[in-house]
Amino acid sequence: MDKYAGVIINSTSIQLDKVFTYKIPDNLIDKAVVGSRVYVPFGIGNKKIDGFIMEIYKEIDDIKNIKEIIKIDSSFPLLTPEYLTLIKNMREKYLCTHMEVIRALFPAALFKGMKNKKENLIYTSEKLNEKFNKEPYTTIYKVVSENNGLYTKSALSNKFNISLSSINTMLKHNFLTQEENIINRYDTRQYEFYEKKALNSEQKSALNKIIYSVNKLFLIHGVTGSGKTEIYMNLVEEMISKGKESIILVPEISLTPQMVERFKGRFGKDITVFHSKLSEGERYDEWLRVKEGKVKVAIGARSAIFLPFKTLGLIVIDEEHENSYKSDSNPKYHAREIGEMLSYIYGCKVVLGSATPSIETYYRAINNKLELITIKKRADGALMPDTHVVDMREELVKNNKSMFSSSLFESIEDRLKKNEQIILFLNRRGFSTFVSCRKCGYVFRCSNCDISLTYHNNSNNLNCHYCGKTEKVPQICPECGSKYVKYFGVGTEKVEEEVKKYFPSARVLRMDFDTTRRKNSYENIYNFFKEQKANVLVGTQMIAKGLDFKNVTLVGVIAADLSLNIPDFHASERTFQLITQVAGRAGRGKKKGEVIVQTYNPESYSIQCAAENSYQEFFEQELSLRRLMNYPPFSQIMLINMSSPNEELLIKNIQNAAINLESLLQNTNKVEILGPCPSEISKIKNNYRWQIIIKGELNQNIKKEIKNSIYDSVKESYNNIRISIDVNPLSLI
DNA sequence: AGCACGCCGACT
DNA sequence: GTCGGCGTGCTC
Repeated sequence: MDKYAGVIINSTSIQLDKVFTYKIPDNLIDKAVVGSRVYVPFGIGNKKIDGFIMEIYKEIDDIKNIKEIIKIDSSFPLLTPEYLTLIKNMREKYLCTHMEVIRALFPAALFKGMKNKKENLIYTSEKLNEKFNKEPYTTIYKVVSENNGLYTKSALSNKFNISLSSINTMLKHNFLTQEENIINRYDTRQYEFYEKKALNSEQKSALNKIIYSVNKLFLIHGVTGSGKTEIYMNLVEEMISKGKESIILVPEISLTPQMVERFKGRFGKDITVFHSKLSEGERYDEWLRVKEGKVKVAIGARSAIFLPFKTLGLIVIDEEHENSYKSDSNPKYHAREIGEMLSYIYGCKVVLGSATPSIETYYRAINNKLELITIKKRADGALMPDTHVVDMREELVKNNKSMFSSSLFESIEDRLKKNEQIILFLNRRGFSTFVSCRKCGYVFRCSNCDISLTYHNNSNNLNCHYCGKTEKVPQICPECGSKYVKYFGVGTEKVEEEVKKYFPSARVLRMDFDTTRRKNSYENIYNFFKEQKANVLVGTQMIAKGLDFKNVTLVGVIAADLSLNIPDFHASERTFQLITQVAGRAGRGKKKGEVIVQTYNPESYSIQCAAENSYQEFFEQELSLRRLMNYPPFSQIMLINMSSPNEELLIKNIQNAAINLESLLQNTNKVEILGPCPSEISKIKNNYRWQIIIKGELNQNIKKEIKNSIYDSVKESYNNIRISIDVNPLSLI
């Protein structure tokens, strides 16, 4: 009997995201199952293209021009029913194509048919006969027999200064043989054994709740330094004892060397470290180790959530409020949401952890969608730091024009004297944030992007932080020709310089995007500071995450307002999180810490609540504001962004799309359309950007209709306009 | 997306 | 009369 297959083509184009029906040839009927990767002829030229079988049919409606499957790729893992469910759910939720999901689930190497990395090792074989019983053969034979199977041809040649051609001759005559060996690309470095710590009572009770509760989803809301990592490790051990695997997600693997160190030290070779800085080959090898069941724990960034464990028991998402858990390319998923989907599919437990949970997560927790576990004290009895807010307007009145308030200045002096360490936080890199002419007010802007250029002292260049373009520093204003070009605004480079200027004895390190570009530079700076070879660390938000230095007793927030004055409803939340997290770096050892927060908005509730270390207070204030403005979690948001090098065409199309949306949504009174208007950054890399925000009660059906309407509105200019739809965006900019 | 068809102007 | 510009429409 004939059989047919519904196939999804490997193309991310939205127009091709349909099921195409192919006939399964007789010789493949047994092998063709749902989830198989296949090759099919496609289009007028019958180009051979790969795809996946989504359905099998015994009979079909009359389809003209039906073609046959060419072959089945049995080296690609089958899409299991669990994967197929995930693909379906993600496609619906994030309004993307099947293929975009599938590409996110598997390492890219798998699609290209990546092979294991191999080498040929040399062994001795037959004894040398008379003809060859002479130099150089006798020596080579001796060397190889002493190092049987340890080296490749070229390694032998290099290490023992042996001629390659002699080795080849001996191989040809069977005096030597070579055997293939598969090289593992994963990190085999040995880590210091990380001893198990006794849990305190709060940690123990959290652990037991998670293990014995019938619930699947948990939020650990624990102050900074509450020892969440120990709880995670105990949970992983519990899972191992039950024969189950665990995934531990961290925001950015290179920013959490401590966490990785501890897990590697505890779980040794049972662990894989999985993140985007691995090479394609390394990713492939690690993925395969998981697939083959050789791994019990994965620690990794966002994409590690898709690792193919067989009996997944636990997903931990540490610092769940971090934005890096949201993918910025399709599918624009959030690891938290995927965790929940996987929990339904595999029945695994999902544990979110944070000192500053996102408003959305905490709201769900108090509404019993997650079980809330609160830890109020630091694990080893360390005290929470004292925090002071300094009103920088008063400093100006006192004629202090420097970036350090007098109290921060004194505290820095004091810690330097005591040989204690200091962290200074400013969430902006570079030296000066904009350069302007004092005579006519001209501001230097990037010609590709609608953004002011930042002055970098080290390179002595103007730098665009969006497209990376650099320009020479101008001597005169291009507008009016005056020589009064001045630098305004402050970045981390400037902070570093000022510290060196006012405190010549200080040894200063800077940690930001510019100083951590190279592969191990983050770890180097981190270790340098940990070993107390420097006493001041200046940095951007990357120093706010998870760092644990025992000797830091002072944290200075140079300008707390930076993240507050962004036109996005997340601004307060982000400011509160940043200040709380960076303040949490202070006083993690025996000595009590101090935090000084400098601001021009001391009355702002996000700064006040952070200073008082009161999450509850902040949450309630923020929630009532969100309720008032009908922002999430009381509504859902869809951000529709269109971009094009052709501004006129872009505006015409997005306005047309908005008109169609108006008529689509006119009968749904709980949905608002905001825009269209230019995005906050209205041009990036010569592409103009406009956006529409849709806010309200958006069910799955209406979201799908919105998406279809948008693509339909733009279909005539589809080649010239890029469309991006983000469901529940973390930033509206 | 990627390719062919088709209907218009420019040109040996 | 032919060559080639890219708007349009389809892909099992």
